[in-house]
Amino acid sequence: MARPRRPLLSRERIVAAALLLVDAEGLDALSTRRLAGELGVSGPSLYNHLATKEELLDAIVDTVVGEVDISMFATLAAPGGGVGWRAALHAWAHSYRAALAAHPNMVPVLAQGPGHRPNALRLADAVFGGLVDAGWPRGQATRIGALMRYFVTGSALGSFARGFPDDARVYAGRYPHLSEAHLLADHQRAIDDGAFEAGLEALLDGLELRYSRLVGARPPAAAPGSAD
Amino acid sequence: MARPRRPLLSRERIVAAALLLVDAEGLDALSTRRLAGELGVSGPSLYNHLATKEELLDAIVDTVVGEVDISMFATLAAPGGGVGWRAALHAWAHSYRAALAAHPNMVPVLAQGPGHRPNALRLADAVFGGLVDAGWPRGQATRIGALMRYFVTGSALGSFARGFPDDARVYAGRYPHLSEAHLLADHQRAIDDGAFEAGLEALLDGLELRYSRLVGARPPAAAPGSAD
DNA sequence: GTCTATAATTGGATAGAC
DNA sequence: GTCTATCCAATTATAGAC
Repeated sequence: MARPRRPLLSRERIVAAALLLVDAEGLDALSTRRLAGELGVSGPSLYNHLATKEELLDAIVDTVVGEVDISMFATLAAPGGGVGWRAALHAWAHSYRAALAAHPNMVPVLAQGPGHRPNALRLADAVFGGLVDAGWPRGQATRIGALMRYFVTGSALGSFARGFPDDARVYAGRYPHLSEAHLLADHQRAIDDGAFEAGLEALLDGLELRYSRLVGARPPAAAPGSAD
Repeated sequence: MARPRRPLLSRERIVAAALLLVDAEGLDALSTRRLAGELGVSGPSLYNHLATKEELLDAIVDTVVGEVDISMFATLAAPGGGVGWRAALHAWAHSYRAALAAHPNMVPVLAQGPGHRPNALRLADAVFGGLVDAGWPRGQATRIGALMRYFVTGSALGSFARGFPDDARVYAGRYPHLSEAHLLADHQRAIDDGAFEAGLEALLDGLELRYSRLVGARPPAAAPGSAD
């Protein structure tokens, strides 16, 4: 085949296909040949659109980060928005986790930090700026950004429930407290979602305690939660 | 070289060398040929001690997990040990993070769950058992195990501070709130350690709030913390 | 802007000598 | 229990035709 009338490829098509491939088969399955195959072209054609494989990886990562909603941090400076930081962090954490959990194989790459990727830097800028606007000292705002990333990336890296074999014989005798661990996999979604939400609420409660000390207010009356 | 008088290799030597290699150059650098080179033998010799590469990887992972101290969960059932769960989780989290942060390239593998690895299953058994002994309902104990893993693995996956380019020009103009982000890398240890400790304390405060509601006690008076 | 052909490595694993 | 030799498949990337 010679030069087609219209390009068969584009950066966007390539990145989208690469993300699909990584999601389906892992980072190691992302080779130029394999990706080209999925796109119906031959290997070297990709090099007309991307200089190196690393550039491709960067593009995929930043696409994922671009799916995270950061709009909630824009309004925290407004008067009376002083309590908004908690709701903003909560909503952001859920959006962040949803974006990452949709592409778990990308998390180890993404968790290395923003590097020079625009969407990742925009995200960091919005979070830090929002927290400072809300009254957090800069040092604490940095820490909150970091600890939130720790929690969210950790939760998206791998399912807790799916990590346990569903064969009861694995646990019998040897691990007395795990006698029902073989059932975890059957409730993966509920357990992972529940653990994330429980951890997020605990984390935010802890931060709110610090915030109330910071501004010299009474600690908030914690909302009653459901026992389990 | 024929059969040596004494074996040149052993499972332990191989695993130790493999861990060194992964720590120094990443998971992709771990090939049978390369590893054999480090050990001063030729490639196929490894197969006298390990059936497959996957078996090797499993052994490395469980070695790392085996470095985590879980002894603090053994005594939580004792009368009056009812408040010990917080201290136990705190000490465990620090030990857990130290073990993982020493081998960050292994974290994505390890975060997939215990699988059939003995040390990982022992760890899960100890944590869950300890929390139940301390009075947590089983469902909540599961969630706490999960959310702690999220936080610790996330914190060990990659440095927050090192993720930001140290070139101030990256941020100039485009990311107004990150005008000092180029300094983060210079204080990597302090920032990452500080964020981990802050997050851990917030998390434990939040859990203690829930625990106090659970047992019908007054919420704990939070210890005064240092502002920043 | 895609193709074919190919360079130059590298990968995991096996067979059989000693 | 280690060696050499070998298999077969895969990798990133380039050169040059069309």
